[in-house]
Amino acid sequence: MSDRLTKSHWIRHGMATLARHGPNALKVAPMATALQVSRGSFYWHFADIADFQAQLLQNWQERTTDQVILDLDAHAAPDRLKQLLRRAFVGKRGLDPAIRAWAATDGDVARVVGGVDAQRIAHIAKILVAAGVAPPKAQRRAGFLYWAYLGQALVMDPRHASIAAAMIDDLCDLFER
Amino acid sequence: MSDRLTKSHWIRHGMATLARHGPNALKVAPMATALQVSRGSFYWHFADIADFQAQLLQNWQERTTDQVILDLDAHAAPDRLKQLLRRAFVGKRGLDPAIRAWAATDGDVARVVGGVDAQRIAHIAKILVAAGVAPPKAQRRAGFLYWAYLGQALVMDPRHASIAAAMIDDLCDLFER
DNA sequence: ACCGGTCAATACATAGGTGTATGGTGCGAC
DNA sequence: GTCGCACCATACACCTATGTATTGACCGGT
Repeated sequence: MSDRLTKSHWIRHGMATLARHGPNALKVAPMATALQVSRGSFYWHFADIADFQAQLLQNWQERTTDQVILDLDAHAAPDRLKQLLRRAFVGKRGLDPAIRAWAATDGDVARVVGGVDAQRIAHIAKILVAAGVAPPKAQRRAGFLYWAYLGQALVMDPRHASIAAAMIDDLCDLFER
Repeated sequence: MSDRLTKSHWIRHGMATLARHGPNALKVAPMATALQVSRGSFYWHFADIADFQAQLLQNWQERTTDQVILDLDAHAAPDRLKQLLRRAFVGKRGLDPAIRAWAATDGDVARVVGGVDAQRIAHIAKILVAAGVAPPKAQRRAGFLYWAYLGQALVMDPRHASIAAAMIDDLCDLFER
């Protein structure tokens, strides 16, 4: 019971290939050879490719929503927006680009991603409201800020893919007024 | 010489399928049946799939850069940013989501898209500078505005995919100061 | 010791996609 | 008219991917 694979091995490797090579690389045979296993292992743990993709997507959804909740409770009131923007705009992009490219051609993925979008936007809006912005205006500005987060994650030119730390402070002043 | 296809027929239909079904639908056989032609026609006009995709991409690049130049000369000085944001945030998304999903898994596409990104950002920065913003600050803000444009084009939740016209004016005031 | 359940390798069958070779059709040039 | 070229259909070989069925190895409980 040492070198046998479990379901979570497959899921983890699926996440890695998704992040590195995009959703088109979620094929059984290449992943099996990468894991030094034959395809028989895959079809033991999963019914078919759709099953695997569904579990992968659910795993991502759970982790990202948990992440949002953690962020929500992480910091005290005053500079929560600044902290959130820092984490959003300086960290690595991670899975978001690949997931979104996946959602562009798969309706089920698009629905799940839409739910995550709504949750994140509501989160930002709550922070803005707590900072004193009027609720309807906060809602619109939260959407705008989230667009910028997504766009930054997906911009292709590396010259424009990062942001100066100083600008985050400017943005906070701009959007919290 | 009436019902024969030309190269541009294939390109146009490639653009349509790219916009509607994503880059994964750029297969020879389905497009041929959709055009009521056999695959022999495709391989007459194009060497292979890579050739077709390259021409498709080049066509998109030329059209979008032409579009930028047209926008640049379209309006007089004072409210150029407002006009640009209106056109960017209310119009249809068109090809941008599909192209970007394509670029996520194809390096050549990513390079071309990166060039288009840089050109568009430079365009926005030029407008901001003309409106009185200091050049380095204008550069950063142009990048941020472009992120928001991209993000809005790619957000999945339709509730947050549109923007109130009033907010565009707010954004202009915010970013031109 | 053996037995059952868990996990994996192998060997098919099938489907879809690519690219090539070859032949066929129609139209304009001469 | 017939010749040649542009355009397309068909048939073939090949590859990759999926999914199933069968068999086999390994480990824990009894």
